[in-house]
Amino acid sequence: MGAPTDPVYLRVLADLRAQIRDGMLQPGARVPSRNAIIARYGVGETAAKHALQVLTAEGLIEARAGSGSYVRRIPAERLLEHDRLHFPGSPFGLAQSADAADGDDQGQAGGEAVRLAWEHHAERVQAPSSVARRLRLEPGDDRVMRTRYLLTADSSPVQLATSYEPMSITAGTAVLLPEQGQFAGRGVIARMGVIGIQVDQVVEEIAVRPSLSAEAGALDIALGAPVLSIERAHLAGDRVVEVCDILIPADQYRLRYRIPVTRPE
Amino acid sequence: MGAPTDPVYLRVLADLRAQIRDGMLQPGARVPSRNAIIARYGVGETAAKHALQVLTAEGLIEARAGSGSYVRRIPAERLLEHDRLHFPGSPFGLAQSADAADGDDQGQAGGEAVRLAWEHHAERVQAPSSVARRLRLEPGDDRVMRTRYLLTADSSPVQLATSYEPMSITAGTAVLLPEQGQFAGRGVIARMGVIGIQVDQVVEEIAVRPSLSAEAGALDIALGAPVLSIERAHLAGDRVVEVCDILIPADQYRLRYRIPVTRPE
DNA sequence: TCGAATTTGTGCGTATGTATC
DNA sequence: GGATACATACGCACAAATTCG
Repeated sequence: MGAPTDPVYLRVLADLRAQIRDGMLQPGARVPSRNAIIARYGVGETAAKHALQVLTAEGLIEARAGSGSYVRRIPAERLLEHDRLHFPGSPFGLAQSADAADGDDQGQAGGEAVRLAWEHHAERVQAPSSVARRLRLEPGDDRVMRTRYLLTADSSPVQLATSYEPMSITAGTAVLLPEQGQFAGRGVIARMGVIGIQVDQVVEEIAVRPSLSAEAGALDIALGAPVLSIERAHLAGDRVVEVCDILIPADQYRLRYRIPVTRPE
Repeated sequence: MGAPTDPVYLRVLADLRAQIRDGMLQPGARVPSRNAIIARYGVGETAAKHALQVLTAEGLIEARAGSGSYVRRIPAERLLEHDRLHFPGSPFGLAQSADAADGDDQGQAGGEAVRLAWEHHAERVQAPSSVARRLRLEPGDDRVMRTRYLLTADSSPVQLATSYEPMSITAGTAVLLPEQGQFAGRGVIARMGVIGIQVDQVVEEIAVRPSLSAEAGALDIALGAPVLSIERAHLAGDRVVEVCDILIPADQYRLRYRIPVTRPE
C-alpha cells in the first residue's frame, strides 16, 4: 500500500485557512460556498461541508443560512485587565487597547468609547456539588446566595460570571445582596471588609475548554468555540468566602495580570 | 404551519449529555455506538454521527477508532502553579493535582512523582520585530540573548518558552547566559538582582489561539489544537529587562494564580 | 496466529426545509 | 416568485483500528 492519503477535507481546510491568514480572504469577505468548493477542489459535498464546519468551529468564519459563509471580523482582540479587584462580579475589567497590537488596520480611531453594561440577578439557591466542595460546605447546603452577571460591551457579550457566597457569612448583614444597597458594585473584598472579614488572598484557576450550547448561546459564540474558564475564590485566612465561575470567549479577549514584585532578601 | 420541530440530533445530544452530567455515564464508560444510537433512538445515521461529533467537539467524549466512544476523564488535567517567580524560563511550575492541597510547595505531594526535565538553549539573535517593540529596542537590534526552553513531565512536553533579554543590560556580567554559571536556574528576578537591577513588576498577557505546525510538533499536539499563549514581561521601573513567550497545550493544563491582597485604606 | 465482527473516520449522493437576496 | 445557500436528514460504502473468538 502506498502512503496513507490525507483526508480530502484537510486539503480544502488548509487552503482556506491559509487564504484567510494571508489576507487573500479579508475579514468580511465571502468564503466559497459548498457548491463552489465542490467545483473548484473537485471534492464531494461531505468534504466541503466538513471543511466549512471546522472553520466555523475554529471561529475563523461565520455561516449565515441563505446567504453564505463569511470571514469573521475579529474585534481586535480586546484586553481584560485584572488589576481591579473591586470590580463587581469579576476581577476583569475592560482595558483600553492603547498600546495595542502590531496590526493597526482595524483601529476604529483612537478615541471611541466602549459602552459597558452589567446585568445581574441574585437568588438564594442550593449549592451545586462542585460549588459546595469549593466553599467547603455540606453537599446540598441551601443557604447560598448566587449572583449571575453578564457583562456586555456595545451590547455584545464579554463575560458571564456566576458568584456564590455562603449565607452563613452574609445573612443579616447589609451586604447580603452583592448588587443592592449602599455597597453595591464595590466588589467582594470591600463588601467583606464592611462586615469585618479581611480577604487576604484571591486564587484563580484558568482553563480553556469548548463552550457548551447554553454558554455559546449566552456569549453569542459558536457551539464548541473555546472559552476561558476562570474559577476564582476569595479567601480570608482559611475560610473561603466567595467562589465565582467566569466565562470569556477565548478568541476575542486576552487577560492581563500585573504582578507587583516585593523584594524579600 | 405548526411548530418548527427540533432537530433530531439535538434530542440524542441532550439525552447523552444529561446522562454524562448526571453520572449515569461515568468517566471512562462507553457511549453507545452509532449503530446502537440508531437502534435505540430510532434516528438515521447522520443524526447519530452528528450527535457524537458534537459531544467530541465539546470535549465530553473521546472517540477511539475501532473501539468506541468513551466519556472523557477530565481530572487528568494538570495544574501549573504561578507562584514561583524564580522558576527558570517560566513562572509556571508543575503542581500536583492532589485536590486542593494548599500547603505543599513542591510538586511531589501525592503518590506519583512526576519526572520533570528542562531543555534549554541560549543564542545571540536579532530581535524579531514584535520582540523589539516589547523590549523597546530599535527594530533589528542584534544584541539580544534568546533562550529557548522545553519543559517535559515524564517525557511528554508541557510547555515551550522563549525568553529574550537585551544584551545592553547583561553584556559583560556573570548572568549573560541565563542557564550557565553560578546563577543558572535562579530566574530572571534573582539574576537581575545580582547585577543591581531591581525587578518590581511582572506583566503577563494570556491569550488562546490554534497551534501552528511547528508548535504542534514541539508540544506533540494536533495541528490547530488550542494553546495558551502567555506573553510575559519583567519590568524594572520603566525598563523592560526581559520578555518571554510561553506556550502550553490548552486542553491539558490549567494555570493557577495566587494573588495576595494587601489592605490599603 | 488469524480472521471475523465491530466501531470510528471519511467519503459519496440525494432530499427537504428555511433563510436570504 | 425564483435562485441560491446553509441546516438537517436519510442511506450507503469503504478503510483503518480494535476486539475477540
